Amino acid sequence: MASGQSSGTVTADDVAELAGVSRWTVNRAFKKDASISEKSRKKVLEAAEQLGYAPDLLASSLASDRSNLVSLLVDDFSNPHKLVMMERLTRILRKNGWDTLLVNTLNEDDASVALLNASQRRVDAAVLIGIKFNDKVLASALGARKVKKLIVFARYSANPNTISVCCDDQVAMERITDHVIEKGYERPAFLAGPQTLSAHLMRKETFLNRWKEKKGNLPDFTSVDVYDPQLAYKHVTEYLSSMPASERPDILVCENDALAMGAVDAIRFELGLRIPEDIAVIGFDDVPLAANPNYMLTTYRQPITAMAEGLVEVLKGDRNYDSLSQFTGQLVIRDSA
Amino acid sequence: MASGQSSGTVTADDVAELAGVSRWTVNRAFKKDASISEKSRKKVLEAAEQLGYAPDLLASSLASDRSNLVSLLVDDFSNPHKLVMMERLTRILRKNGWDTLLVNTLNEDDASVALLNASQRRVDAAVLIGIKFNDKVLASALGARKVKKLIVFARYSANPNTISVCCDDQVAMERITDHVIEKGYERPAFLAGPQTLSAHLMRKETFLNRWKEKKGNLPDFTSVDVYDPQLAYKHVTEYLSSMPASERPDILVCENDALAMGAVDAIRFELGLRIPEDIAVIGFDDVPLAANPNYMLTTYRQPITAMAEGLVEVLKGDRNYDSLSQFTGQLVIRDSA
DNA sequence: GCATTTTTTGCACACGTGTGCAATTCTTGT
DNA sequence: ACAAGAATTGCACACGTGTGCAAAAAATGC
Repeated sequence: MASGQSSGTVTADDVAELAGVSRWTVNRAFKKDASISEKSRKKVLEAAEQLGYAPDLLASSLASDRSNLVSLLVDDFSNPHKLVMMERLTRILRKNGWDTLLVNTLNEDDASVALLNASQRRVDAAVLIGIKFNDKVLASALGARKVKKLIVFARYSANPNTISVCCDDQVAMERITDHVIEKGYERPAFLAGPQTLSAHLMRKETFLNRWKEKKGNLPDFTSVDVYDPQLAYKHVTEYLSSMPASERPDILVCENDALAMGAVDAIRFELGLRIPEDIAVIGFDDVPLAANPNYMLTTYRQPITAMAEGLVEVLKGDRNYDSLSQFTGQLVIRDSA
Repeated sequence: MASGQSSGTVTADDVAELAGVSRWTVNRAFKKDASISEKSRKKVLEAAEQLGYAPDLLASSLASDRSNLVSLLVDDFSNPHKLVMMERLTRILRKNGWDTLLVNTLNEDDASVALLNASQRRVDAAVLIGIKFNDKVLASALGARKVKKLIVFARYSANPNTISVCCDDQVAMERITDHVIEKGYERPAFLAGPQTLSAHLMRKETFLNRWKEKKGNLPDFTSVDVYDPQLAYKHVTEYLSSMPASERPDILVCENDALAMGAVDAIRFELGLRIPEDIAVIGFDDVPLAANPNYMLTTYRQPITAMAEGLVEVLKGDRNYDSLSQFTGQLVIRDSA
């Protein structure tokens, strides 16, 4: 009964001894397409089962320089859409052999610390699904500290060292604009998020330009400092109260659902108006709550699953894709617009 | 200009050479309370800065058998409360030197795979904030595959091998019961989650018992199969429609906010009743949306931050705490009850 | 200035696996 | 039965750091 090793951990050597093969054969039995005979593999797996052996991923990562680890930097936990992304990303990454390191970068300087940490853990890539990161941080990440790949998910990034996996905002906003026009709205306004993000101006610009092109005039717009429903609520209340009723927009086109839902609440509870009869609202993302009877938000759904699978392709590939920003989503039409 | 190494990674040896000390002195410079002279530390840090060196956590973990890694198993991404927990846990863990591995265990068998994986990565602990894990999985985790510590967060677990960090459900539900009584409600019903979880019966039992003790009769109760607002919506609709209006409860006490919000929507949109005049609703968790004007949910807020810090204490401690389930939250009274 | 204590430094060995190549075994055709 | 080719196996070396102990250097007391 007494086996060789007394220490707590079972290593490949222990299994090798029991199976009567060399340590390297044991390793091969656990490797996907290694050259090993069916007979030895079976012997090894039985011995491993008996000892409760599983390869040590730490040692494996160290030796092979592949950690099968991705760090996911998130700086915005107030947007429930992030929860959807996390669910999808973790599931699909794991299905393809990657684990996910979740890093909270709520504080400004956390991002660089996180990227440093990511490199110390030798992650295969850092994926950003946040909003506050700026180009300076990204640049420094690829400078002294080397993160193998830097991927911006669900958002376009112009940074050349960065790979962005996102849907085509241009196509999306054109679809939205056309819907607004089809429905016969006449005085739209655009509700944007923080304007410091060069990356994210595209939705606003596309909407304004498309509208101008089709209808001749340039819609009004206003922007909230943070993608937070609570702040959007206040902001929209002030925005709409600051103008005579006759000049109010008949539809608010919002940069995302978080803003849109704040807007919906403000319109109902502060302005006392009906949606969509008095003011319509249209969002972007299709968060789960968009389908809630309180909102019934018309919105644009990004193909998160397909995008996550695209991300995996990028991880697998050796070359740096320069663009994976051509995903197309679909407009989900509900009651709000 | 040409330094010794041409390979991509900078190791402690490179820094040692440049600083004119041994590799071990370099290591000490990066270790918290290592015995090293201020002079050498400075020399080393300068050399490190110059070369862009940072200790390799993979190698460190392997050698020291401490990964500073915690895996967080989540099997319920439809409850926004999880987002709050993740934010708090990742932030506080990182502040104390731990990184978080986010593992999606939506599929039943993912949990054991995840725990195996956790042990392969030598995590210092596995933290469960899910709901579906059962005692069988937990037991197997501590059997063949050894995870150093198994912690159940924000939920009580009777499993002896498990450490649970949660608030005192007994105290909480008594507080809620007393509030319901104070407000003069007469015919409460309890809306519970999945009844397969031995761990979570406590809230329901406590409420029923406390009520019986004070008022003499035993309230009705019903349970939803999943903690999902959508399912709760359907379930509550059926539940309330199945009885004559005169026998309807005047308040629904819910096991958590996810259920409560489904209930609120059902009462309003399907039954056409007012809250709290016709039926009041009370939740548990205080998710961000509870404060939304559509809900204004009376609910019980768990002290997540304090609990996360308690979790850190458990991680730091060598001995296994047998209980850390005495946290006390507070009742947040809004309009719904 | 010397002996003693304290601080600082260096080192052999360990952690558990991957890689490329060479040695071995197995297969196949004649 | 034997040679040539294919499949399988074994091995030296590498990955970058932690640990405990012994040697060296510095600080202290008289």
